[in-house]
Amino acid sequence: MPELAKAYEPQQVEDRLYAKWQDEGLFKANPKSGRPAYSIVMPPPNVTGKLHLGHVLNNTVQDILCRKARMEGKEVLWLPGTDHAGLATQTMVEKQIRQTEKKTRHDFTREEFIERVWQWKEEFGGIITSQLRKIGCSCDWSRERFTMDTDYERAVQEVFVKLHREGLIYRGKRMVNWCPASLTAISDEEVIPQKQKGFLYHVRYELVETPGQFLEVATTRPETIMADVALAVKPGGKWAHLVGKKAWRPLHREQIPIIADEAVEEGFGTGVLKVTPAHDKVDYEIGKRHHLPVLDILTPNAKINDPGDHDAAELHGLDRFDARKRASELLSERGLLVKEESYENNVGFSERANVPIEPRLSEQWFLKYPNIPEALALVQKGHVKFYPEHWTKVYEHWLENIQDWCISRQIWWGHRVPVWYKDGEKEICQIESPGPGWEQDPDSLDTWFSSWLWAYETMRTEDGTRQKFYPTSALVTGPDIIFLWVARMLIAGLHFKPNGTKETEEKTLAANLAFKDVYYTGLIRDKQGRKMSKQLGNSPDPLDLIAQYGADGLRFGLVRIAPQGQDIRFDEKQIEEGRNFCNKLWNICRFRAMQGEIDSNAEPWKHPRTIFSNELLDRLHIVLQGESSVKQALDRYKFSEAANVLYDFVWNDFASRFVEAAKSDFAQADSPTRAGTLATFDYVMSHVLRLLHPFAPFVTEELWGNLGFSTLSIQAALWPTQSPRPKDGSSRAQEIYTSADLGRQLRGEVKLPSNQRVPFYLVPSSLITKDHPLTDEQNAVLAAFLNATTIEILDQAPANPGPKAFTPLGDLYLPATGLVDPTVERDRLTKELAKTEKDLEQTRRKLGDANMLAKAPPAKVEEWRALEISLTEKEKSLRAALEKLG
RNA sequence: GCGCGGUUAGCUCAGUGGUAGAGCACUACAUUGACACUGUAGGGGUCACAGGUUCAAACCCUGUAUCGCGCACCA
Repeated sequence: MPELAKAYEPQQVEDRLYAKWQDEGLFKANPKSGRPAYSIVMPPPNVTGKLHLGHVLNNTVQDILCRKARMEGKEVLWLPGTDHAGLATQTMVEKQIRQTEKKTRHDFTREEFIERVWQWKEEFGGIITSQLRKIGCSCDWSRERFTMDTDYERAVQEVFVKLHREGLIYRGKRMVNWCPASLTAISDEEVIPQKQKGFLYHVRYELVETPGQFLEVATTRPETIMADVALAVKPGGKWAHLVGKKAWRPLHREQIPIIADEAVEEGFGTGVLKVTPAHDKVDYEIGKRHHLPVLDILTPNAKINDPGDHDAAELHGLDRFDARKRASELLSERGLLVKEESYENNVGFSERANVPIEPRLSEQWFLKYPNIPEALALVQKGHVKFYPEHWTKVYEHWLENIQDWCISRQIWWGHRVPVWYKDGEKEICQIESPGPGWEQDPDSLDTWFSSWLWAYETMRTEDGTRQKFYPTSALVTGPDIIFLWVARMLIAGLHFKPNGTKETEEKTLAANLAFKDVYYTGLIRDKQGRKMSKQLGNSPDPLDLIAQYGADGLRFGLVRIAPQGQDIRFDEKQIEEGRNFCNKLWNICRFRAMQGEIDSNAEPWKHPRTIFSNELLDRLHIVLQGESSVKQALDRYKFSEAANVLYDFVWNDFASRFVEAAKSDFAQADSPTRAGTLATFDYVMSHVLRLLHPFAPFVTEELWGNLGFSTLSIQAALWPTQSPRPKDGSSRAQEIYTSADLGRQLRGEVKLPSNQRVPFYLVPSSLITKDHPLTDEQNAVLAAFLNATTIEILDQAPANPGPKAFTPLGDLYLPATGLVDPTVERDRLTKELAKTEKDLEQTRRKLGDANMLAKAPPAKVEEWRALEISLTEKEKSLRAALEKLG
């Protein structure tokens, strides 16, 4: 057996083991396998992305699920890949070209530019997947997919053609969210509302029929006044008498009608609304209702486009925000600005470019979502389960208020819209060019229009992968993409039925669910609770953390603080704890290795055992099968709970108690229980390593091999689900542990230095019957825990008793003389007496309440009675001791 | 405005009706043959607030405050 290093050194282990796993093909999924399938598709990270803590958490959770499933004997497919991230990638490559060659995308042909993006992807696109390997992800890299793979691209276009044929995809001129920085439309889901400080400008519009009279309008956007085509007031409201009259538009002066429309709220602003159909969604609707013209005065990059010789001509060509300022100055100069009021409102920002979006009328492709009622029913009927469950409300709300999806983007990098035009009128939707003279639509598709096929399109192979592994078992993702991805993947499964139709509706559904369980991770925030972002620089690089604490430390630390459905406040201390835990585990095993060969098939049941072995086996049973077992926790996707159960078991039950007790046994070569203790040690260690493997794959694999449990990977070992409970009870072990705690407290309270070894005296309580006195072995263990020279068993209290602890075993005394300062001792006793009296009072109050006695369960009442007796006894004894001290 | 989630020790958080918990941080002691990435002990809490249900409430109900998130509105 190789000698283990004094501390676990992850750097020596991780890369070597990962390479070995890869070489042995342990992560490869075999669709021909007879084992039950378990599958997860990885939410594809952005190909331009770099690993951040969110990825670490998300992928660690997936890895836990997959490694556990493998150990349960399932055939596991964890399918990795990356997303072409149309706009983000295009922007990044454009930036690079601008910096290195001082060129823009328009200096290239579309084909040339796309070629450059591919070059970039070949060079840098593998960064994030190599980083995922560093954290130990057990995905099947031989099946890695990219949303721009040839097959995948074709599938996306096929889907477009199909939906077009079904009339669900259509082209239309509509108000869309326009990003003036990226020069493309984006979907509603990619618009992030943000609070903006600005002004509400109160502007006077002169009435045409009654010069000198004005109508006051409040607006946040005076730069769009030139596009006003009407003023609207509330029907039947206080301005109703003006309906049908006209007002002078104050910039680019012209007459515009005054109309009445229900959209106007009298309580807001001045109760008069300027109607600018080209630049506001509500106004556009009003315009349609009243057959008003649409005057567009903004260029695609949001500069004023209102040329010609008019009174606001100087605004032409200005950026929208400069124009806003200048417009207000112009109005002010003309005496038409009543006031500028400070104002905060919500403005939609483009998620990608982080600039305010412009509502803009443009020709775009839209998808009318199919299968909405079915998608709702999926979740409501429990075919798909969300963890935590409360996200179902969000899902339902979105589906119930769903709008058509704007799927076209004015970008080059992505899946091109498979529609062809000729002579400006003929239009054909098909993948290949219909022939000479036909031109393809220049738009590309929203990246999410490709990712919504991810769950099954990635499994399109000849070898039966999809039949074996689709529907997938679980999806692990963030709640921020419930709409963008989760809901749409479910809809895609429902509509395209990738696994075909079966004889019944129920079976068709079951075969075509994208996934059965969805686990939403929390968002990782910094110590102050802020979102992590590049701008703030508050996001630690996971690779730095791995270098410092090891991948297992990072994984375990993160999972342990990530309760289901809660955001996580990240603190590096927590990763340190993860590392420390790995080291603890390492050292337990190291200690065991020092005691001789390990029996990989140890059966503690065959040997005589100490009560301490039994106690540990009992605790293991609870960890495996109890109400708060690892299994219970993982079945409910409570990863942090499972990690904490293991943490507690390993650190406290195993290391602090069992190992310490075992030392007494190992100290004597001819101990009758030595073999049993070793077997218990090996047996529990084997279980612990296996249980921890999904959480901390490297250290467990390394120990598994080094200790000689098997020459095979620990991943080939069985996931433990049960372990018998020792028949002979272990209450004595608990009594000793508790007594040891109390005795140590006593030592602390009288300020004995922890290295000072002293004798103790024990007067066993009557409950420790004469039939079960403390054995020599038990005595030795207790003495070791207490750092006692001896524990002398007495029939009655010593004539001159020292400080005393009340323990389950009886009264435990320190020697009376020499050790303790009487003042310190008096303080200690007084304090303990006060606490005892308080507890006693509380208990007596309960027992004195007839109502309570009558209605509480008898078992509880018994507990209280027993408590009262022992507290009374303790109180009496404390008083006596105090009296003696004088 | 609607919905969701939170408010428990200095910090991060467990805790689904029966004497308030863990880790970290802090303090003291300890370098004893697994581990200083350690061990032992200690101090530290009106469980946000107010009502209600109950024999009994951190926990269940109602309301309030406050923080965060989402949706809608956004002249």
